[in-house]
Amino acid sequence: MSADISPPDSPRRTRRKEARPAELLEAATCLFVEKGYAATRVEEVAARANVSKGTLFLYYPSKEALLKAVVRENIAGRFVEWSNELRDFAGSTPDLVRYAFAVWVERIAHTHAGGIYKLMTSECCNFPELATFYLEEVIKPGHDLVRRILQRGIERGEFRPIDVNAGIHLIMTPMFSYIQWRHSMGVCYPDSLGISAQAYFDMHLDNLLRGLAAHPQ
Amino acid sequence: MSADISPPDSPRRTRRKEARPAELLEAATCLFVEKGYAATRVEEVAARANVSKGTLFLYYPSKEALLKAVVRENIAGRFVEWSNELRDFAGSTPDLVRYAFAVWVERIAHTHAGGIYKLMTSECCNFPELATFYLEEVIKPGHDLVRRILQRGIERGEFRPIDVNAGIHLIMTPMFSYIQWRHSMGVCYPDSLGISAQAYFDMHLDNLLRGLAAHPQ
Amino acid sequence: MSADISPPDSPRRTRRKEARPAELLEAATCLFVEKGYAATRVEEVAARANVSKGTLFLYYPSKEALLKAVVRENIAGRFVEWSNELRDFAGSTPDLVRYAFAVWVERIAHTHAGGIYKLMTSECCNFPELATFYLEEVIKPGHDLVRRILQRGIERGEFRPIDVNAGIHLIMTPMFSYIQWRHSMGVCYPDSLGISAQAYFDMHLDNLLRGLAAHPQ
Amino acid sequence: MSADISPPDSPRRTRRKEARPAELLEAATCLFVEKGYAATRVEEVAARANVSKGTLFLYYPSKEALLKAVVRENIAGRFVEWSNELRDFAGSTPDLVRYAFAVWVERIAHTHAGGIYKLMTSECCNFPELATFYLEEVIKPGHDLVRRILQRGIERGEFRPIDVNAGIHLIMTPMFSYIQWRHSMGVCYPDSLGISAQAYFDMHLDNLLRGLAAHPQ
DNA sequence: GATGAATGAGTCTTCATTCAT
DNA sequence: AATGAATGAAGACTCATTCAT
Repeated sequence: MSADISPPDSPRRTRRKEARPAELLEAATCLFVEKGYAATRVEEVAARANVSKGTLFLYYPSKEALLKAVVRENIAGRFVEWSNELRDFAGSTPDLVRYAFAVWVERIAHTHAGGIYKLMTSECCNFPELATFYLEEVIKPGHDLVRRILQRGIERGEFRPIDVNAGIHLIMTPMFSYIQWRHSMGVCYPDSLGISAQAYFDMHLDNLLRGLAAHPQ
Repeated sequence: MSADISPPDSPRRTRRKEARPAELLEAATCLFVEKGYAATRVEEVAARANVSKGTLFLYYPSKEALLKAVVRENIAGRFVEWSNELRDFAGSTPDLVRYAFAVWVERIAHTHAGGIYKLMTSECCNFPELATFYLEEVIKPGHDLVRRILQRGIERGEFRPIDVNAGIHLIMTPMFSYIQWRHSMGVCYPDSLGISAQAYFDMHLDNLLRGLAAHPQ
Repeated sequence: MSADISPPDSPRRTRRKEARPAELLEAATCLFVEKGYAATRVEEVAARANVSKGTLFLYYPSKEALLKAVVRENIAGRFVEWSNELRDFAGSTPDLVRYAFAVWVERIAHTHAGGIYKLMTSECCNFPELATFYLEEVIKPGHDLVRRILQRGIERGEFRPIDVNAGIHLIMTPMFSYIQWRHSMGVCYPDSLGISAQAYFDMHLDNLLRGLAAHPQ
Repeated sequence: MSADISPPDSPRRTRRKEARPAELLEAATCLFVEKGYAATRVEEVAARANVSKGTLFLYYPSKEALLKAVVRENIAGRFVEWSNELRDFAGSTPDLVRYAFAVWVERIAHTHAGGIYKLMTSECCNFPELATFYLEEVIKPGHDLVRRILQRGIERGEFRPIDVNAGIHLIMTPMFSYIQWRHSMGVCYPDSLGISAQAYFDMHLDNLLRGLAAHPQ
């Protein structure tokens, strides 16, 4: 097992072995998001990861374990990083909100993380552990981040005083709604939003910030 | 109740027979929304409707047909009625928006119609006909309605001039987002919204109308 | 469900339904005994019972449940009946032993009950519940019965005084050994005993009773 | 131990290599006896022998070949040796029988050979070659040995004249029965014999020899 | 019309066996 | 020689659908 007994595994073989879990996760994420957990066959996941059915079970002991891994792995704790970005942000709070939206669109809405959110809303009733995990690891940290943004705006006199716990949803709602559309109707009818994603977010941002403004012009 | 005791087509039997499709639909709606299409067994649907598995297939030729019927039947064209309500509304457009939200919460969010929306977002990738149908029969009429509200506000000088096709989403987003939460995380963690549904909608309405106001105070 | 609502199930259908469990048990007993539990496929059991794979699972929830049912059902508590026979036996104790052997060969060794014994010895390490059940329900009652026979013989002065708990095995051993042979080597090589079953038991009985006799001639 | 430190064919390596088959056989014997052939995974066998799954197949081409080897190897023809012991035995035939039992308990019942017998009875229906082999190589030589003991006793006037082909079983039965118990119920319930192994064999020997005695006292 | 027993295609999962390293 | 990653055929079990009654 140790390097001085057997030669190191051949690079290629080893690289594959180490890459497998991520490849399987990638495949599973796409399929679970697209077709739902129940409608996805493990064989499809394996095929998409270019391995056989049996190989999948070498890395994940069951389909359910795969689902949990999908949710768990795609949530690499980004919140610490974002929290630091937020703390260091120098501009106005409206600009911070605009920046946050831009970052979020880029890093969540248009990556797997968005699909995971869709997956979680679809499957959390059948797998309550998923709900618990997602709530603690994603939703709550996310809310905390947004709450701090709102508080910053209020403290600096940029935003009118509001109940920040309610205000959180002003920010979150456009994001979540977009993701849901993107992974449902948007798959079948990419134009069904009626406008571009850019226009969608611009409109929301604009109106949101007007509504929040302490001193409307 | 056996055939040799009561006359054929006894009222009760007839009533049962005519009620079957609706009872099955009701049962299927709840289960499809709660567990997803794939994870729901037709036998469960039948049991919840108090009929046998075989009977279900007398009324719906397949599970997929049942799904389609669930979506179709729960969308009794309410839009004509709402359109009339809108035309006849006498108050200010902000009040109309508030009224629309109230009506919508009552008639959609807290009825099966909301569940159907959740169901559609979950399953429309697997059943594209569902997406087509829903888009044409629900989304587009809904957008039309909302568009007219916005146009009314702009024409009457109550709302600032905006791209109404984008503005539609300002109204829709809080609604859809609430429904998604209610049928996913909200099932497992009813307090995870952090605030009451009332506060959720009040906050959204308030900020939305502030942002839209032609003459901010 | 009750007779006055629906007509009684058609006789043929009902008869099948009621017969299924026994037919499946019969099939499973033969196959489990012959091939072992693990090597027997449920589909084989179903085929031998002239039903499809799915039908088996309507009656037994799993292969393991089927195994347990096989053991459980084939042990209809015959011990009470035998106990009464023993109590009422009028002849000498040697004759009683001879009678017991004859009864046992007929009712156990040459019926499924013998196969169940073989099955239990093969599988009890993998299914400890089986061992527990068999020990309590079969072995112990069987030992009790044999113990009483020995005590009768000793009390009546027909058998020399021995430790009856050890003596039990004098009686049991030829029986169990015969069953093991019959369901293993005897299947492949029916002549490998070298003598007839009759001769086998006669020899054992004769020597056994000679050895036990209080007054050897 | 790596190749670049010790010379090729280092003694230890060689010794390991030569020991492999025996180690695998030892592991396989234990597991096959304990769990049955079908329920034992080759990976378990390999693990117990401290080699990898692949290595097992270097020494035995298939699981079935391993089974056959297990039976074959554990039966190192001991019969010639025993036959000589028998020929040279100087005491009375009852003493010879007592001696044979003692030897047998020590060398068969309490070694792997006993497990092999249990294994053969469990699997011989699925692997008829096993039955053939065992019958020829073990059962028949064993019967010959026992037959000669009985003949010795009869010829010397110590035993009453009996059909020796039937009489063989008088000797064999207690042995085989004990093994079966030891590897089935005895594993789960070590006290279920009710008495010690010593008492079990003493009782059998005593009664057996009483029954066989030419001149009962 | 209603039933529910029966079916068998389909799915997850296991494991003997192979083979590149 | 040894490894263990990979395979895929096979098996337990599910469930939408059929159909005799």
